[in-house]
Amino acid sequence: MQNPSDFLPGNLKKLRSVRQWSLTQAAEQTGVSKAMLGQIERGESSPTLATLWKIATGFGVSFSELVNVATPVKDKTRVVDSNLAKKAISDDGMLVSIIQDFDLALGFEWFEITFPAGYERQSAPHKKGVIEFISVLKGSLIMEFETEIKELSEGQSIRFQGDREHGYRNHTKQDTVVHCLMHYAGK
Amino acid sequence: MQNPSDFLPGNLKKLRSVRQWSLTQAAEQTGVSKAMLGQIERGESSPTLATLWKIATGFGVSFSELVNVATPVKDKTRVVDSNLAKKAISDDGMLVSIIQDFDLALGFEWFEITFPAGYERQSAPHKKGVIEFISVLKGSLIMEFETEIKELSEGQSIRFQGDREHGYRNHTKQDTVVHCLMHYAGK
DNA sequence: ACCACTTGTGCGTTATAACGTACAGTAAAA
DNA sequence: TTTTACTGTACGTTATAACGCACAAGTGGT
Repeated sequence: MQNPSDFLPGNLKKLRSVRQWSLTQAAEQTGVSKAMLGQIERGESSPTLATLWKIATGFGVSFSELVNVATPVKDKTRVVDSNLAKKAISDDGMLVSIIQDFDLALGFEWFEITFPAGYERQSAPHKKGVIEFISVLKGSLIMEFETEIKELSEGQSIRFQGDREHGYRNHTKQDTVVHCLMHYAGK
Repeated sequence: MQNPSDFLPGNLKKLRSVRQWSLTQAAEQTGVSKAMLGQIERGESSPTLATLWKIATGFGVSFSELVNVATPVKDKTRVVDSNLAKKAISDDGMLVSIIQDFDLALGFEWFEITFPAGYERQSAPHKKGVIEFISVLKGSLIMEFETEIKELSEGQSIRFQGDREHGYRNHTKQDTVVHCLMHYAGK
């Protein structure tokens, strides 16, 4: 993550400009003095957390919208074809196609995975805080955790902590196709 | 979003405890005085943005990990069955099943949607900054935007700005089933 | 041109963040 | 038991955030 102090001045200026508020109006809405708001916009002062919160709530924006890298103006429309993009990632034949690779703005990555008939796999714990989703598109899948086993059939989805050990098993005679989405805590 | 000042003291204490750092060691790593770190942990002082950044980088965590609601220690494993949970949301017969309703920690909501044969729908723009994914599980779908049209077949996925007008069209004689995921900016 | 009002900046004052240091309490070693 | 080292807190000092107010410049109306 980048230094919030680099973005706060520009973000605040933009938020005020979009609303067409003067410093006086912004001061009224936020309860922070116009002199201070001016200093922040000019990068002449580093406000306290309490003052930042006053500003965020006064403008009706989230905290991160105030201090984070501004979200891009235009997100590109993009199409991905999982039929064309399949690739094997292990010797045992599991196939993975990326629907969305990790994007900081989203905080997740999303795959289509094919587990061949009879396939088994034990997954090491992912990074701390990872939340994982498996949604079964075709076939069925057995999910194994330390203390429980879940059998998922077509149309069923599971959410679980990806930061603990888990296993996948396709005990059937046909391929299982799933969506696998992993969300990383703290983005 | 909730007031970061409510969470910072606990978050900082926890981060330090996990690393088994004394205040002295934390002060060395962050470049912030141990007296100040102690004040922050006890909620006796509201640090400036610059000081918060020093702390975050010293601990090697993201800014949001320092000031946001701490991620839950245990995320519940939960299974959702889209086969059982379908419900009509409009008179024209589109069916929606929730895989994951909006969760602040994730920043998105995720649906399985069935567009019946011949179905058309124009969607008003969602909230500013929304990024939307459509992944076609069964059948095909035509996506219409202001300046372009995309035809998606089974296995294809599209990412686009959900905050602009768009339309869905299933021109075929069979149902189309998709996953629709909407990510909200700024969580 | 003159006047009234608004806007953003600068400045002095007040409040508090941030610091360095001393110290009481605790734990471990001699 | 005594000594040493470490820990977190309190306190006084320094630096700066945050404020209220004055003012120069700009704008719009008469």
